[in-house]
Amino acid sequence: MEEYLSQLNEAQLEPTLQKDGPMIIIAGAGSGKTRVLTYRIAYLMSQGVDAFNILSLTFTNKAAREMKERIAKIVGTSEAKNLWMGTFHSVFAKILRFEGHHLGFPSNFTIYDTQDSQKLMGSIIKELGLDKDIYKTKQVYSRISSYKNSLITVKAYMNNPELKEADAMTRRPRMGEIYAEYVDRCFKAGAMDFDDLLLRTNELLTRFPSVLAQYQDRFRYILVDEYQDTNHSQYLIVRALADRFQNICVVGDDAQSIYAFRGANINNILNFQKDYDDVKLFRLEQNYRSTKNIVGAANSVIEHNKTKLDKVVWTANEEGPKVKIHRSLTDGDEGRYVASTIWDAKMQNQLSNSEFAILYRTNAQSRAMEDALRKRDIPYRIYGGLSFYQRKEIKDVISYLRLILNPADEEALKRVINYPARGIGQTTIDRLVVAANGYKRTIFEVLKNIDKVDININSGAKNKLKDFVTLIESFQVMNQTATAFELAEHVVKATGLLREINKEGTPEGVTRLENVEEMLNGIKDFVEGQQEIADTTGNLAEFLEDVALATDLDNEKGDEDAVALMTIHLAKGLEFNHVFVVGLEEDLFPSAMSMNTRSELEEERRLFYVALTRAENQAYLTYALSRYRWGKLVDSEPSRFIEEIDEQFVDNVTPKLERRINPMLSADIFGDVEPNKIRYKPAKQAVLKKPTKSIKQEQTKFQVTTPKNLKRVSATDESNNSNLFDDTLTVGNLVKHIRFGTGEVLKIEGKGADIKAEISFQHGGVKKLLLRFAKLEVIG
DNA sequence: CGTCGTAATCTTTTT
DNA sequence: GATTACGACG
Repeated sequence: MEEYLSQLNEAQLEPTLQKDGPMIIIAGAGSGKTRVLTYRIAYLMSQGVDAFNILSLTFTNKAAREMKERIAKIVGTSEAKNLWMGTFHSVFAKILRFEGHHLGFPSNFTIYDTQDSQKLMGSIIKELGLDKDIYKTKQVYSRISSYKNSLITVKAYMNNPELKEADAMTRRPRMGEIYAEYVDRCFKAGAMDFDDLLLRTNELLTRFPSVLAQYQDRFRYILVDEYQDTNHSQYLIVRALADRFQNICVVGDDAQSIYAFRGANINNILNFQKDYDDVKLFRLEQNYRSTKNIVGAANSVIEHNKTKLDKVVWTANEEGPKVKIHRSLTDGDEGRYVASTIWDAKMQNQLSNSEFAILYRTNAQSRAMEDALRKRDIPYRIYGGLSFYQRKEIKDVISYLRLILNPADEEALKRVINYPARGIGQTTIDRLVVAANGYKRTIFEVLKNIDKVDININSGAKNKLKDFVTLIESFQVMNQTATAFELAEHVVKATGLLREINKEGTPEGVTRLENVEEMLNGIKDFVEGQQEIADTTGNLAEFLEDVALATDLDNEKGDEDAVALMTIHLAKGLEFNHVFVVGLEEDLFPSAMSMNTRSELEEERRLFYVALTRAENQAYLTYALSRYRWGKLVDSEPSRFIEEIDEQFVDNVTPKLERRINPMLSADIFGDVEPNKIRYKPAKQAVLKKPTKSIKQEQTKFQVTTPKNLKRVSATDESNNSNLFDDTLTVGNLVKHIRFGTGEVLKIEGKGADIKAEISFQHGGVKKLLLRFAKLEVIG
């Protein structure tokens, strides 16, 4: 152990050796936080802590795997095996397999991915007879997802007039019905979506104190990486579990918080010291990754953010080359510049392909890069985007496997009941859904009793349905004895799925056939891999869980030497010798969707900070003057982030271009205006640009619920500017409300996030409004 | 009931 | 530019 600890500097050693009590490590980019986490776990074990009692939550499963391997090298494989390590989602999915029965879920519950959830919501919207142009499935999905991440259950929603009003204001008054039906259908299908894995864990720990006690007792040491990106649901789980022993160590960097869009709450890290007594604070500020020029450039950009902790990231590394900025005419030219630069740099510096990364804001940008790299014969690999398991032919196979394991799985059933075509049409399926809802049974149960139920289906179709049931049941029998691989191999043949794909005879068909083959090989590898580990059996259930929660990063083929292409979000935690950040243009990066509030813009800036700090030696920033978007060539102008970098760190490869003067896009529209005007300024800007943007459905923040057995924490929501607003609204103010018109403020009560105002409106009488939800304009 | 062609909508970011 | 939704036709 000593030998390993000698690899740490003093700042890293201190938190590593801090064994007990709550602690927070504020770790700047490239400061070696993974190393600290790894050695800290090894150290705990060397001090006699049982691996069984350590829970370590990481941001990707890949990170967990790598840490585990490194720990195994220090303490031995058999010891490290008992560590609980993984993402929130995968760790709590495992726990829910054991404990889900308390909540009425089978242990083999299905995990719905985004596609499944959205399809289900789509059909619910249709069943309820709602206008799909108003109730857009994607928006409904993200709305419900945010409720769940804020722990707003259906019941809580129904009891919350503010929320209902917010939805009514966006012309979706029946959101609650959709939400209720969705939850109900998931439950009946024995399915949990991604958010449920956290929400249901919270439900489990709150409703069943004995279960909570069991896991509190088990996880005596808890470590959470990337704490700045935890959402409220995750926050509560950690708090509940750590409550007994308070041996909680969180690591993070507020400057790298980039997941607010999926509910991450930066206040979790900002307020950590208030949550526990005697919190030890450690800072890791020395960057070991990047050159002085890169660190300097990144620091000068992040300076523009107002919401941040005090932290000075510095480096003792060499100066290095300056950050290169390059302008091109089109996105195609941009790609060619990147490809030729990689080519040259490889030759000059003897670098391998895998030392290069191309990072972009949106997945769609990968195409131009791919084309250019392919022309130069530079091997590359795209991460993210449509992952392997999302492809149609793969999802089809998986759906069969899911259905075998959990016949209640409605989405899987609907997907495969007529693929390959068996003459079971849409009308038949619709009638089945109606019947299943009527009988309060699953579709599969209705199918099994198709002769007994009251349903308008002709006998020909009924026979086809019976055949389908027989087919699935034969698979279920086989699953009793066969391995997952044998079963999957049989399924693709027996269902005619292989034949169906073979029939196409197109090049795409060949690719899809190869994909299915690769999938089968994957199952084989998995089964063999699992069989080596004694306490797992390599069965179908484990494989499906792995698939549902695997990210593209997890399927790393270690042996290939290729340039990495990915979104900046996916690049978090990674590092590369040379990094290209492409598409640095207004409306793309920062994204056009993120310029309505300062907090959104600041998140974009943090994203840019993350991108820059991925580079060890050389960073390139590129932009194009026009680019294909939605199939059309669109003019663009350089991103404000380029200007924000201090000149001394920059080398303009192409002559610098002045940004066109556009007051609407000027860098500090959120700057030093009077506080009470802040919330309107962006809205007006949006109205002028595109009227549709003024309706900001996604912006409404939720009242956050805290279980009574936990300490109440400050829920002040910086991102909503409510604190600015609260100070300015006083009794006697005249205000304007979007629905109630003008009114006079009678009373102000409450604190922080719960601050309320009693207002007498000309139309609508006296109302009590939560200020963070009510969109009020002060007019006098 | 199934298939093929056209129309509409789409783009943030992910577990 | 690509995927999906829907309508006409076999």
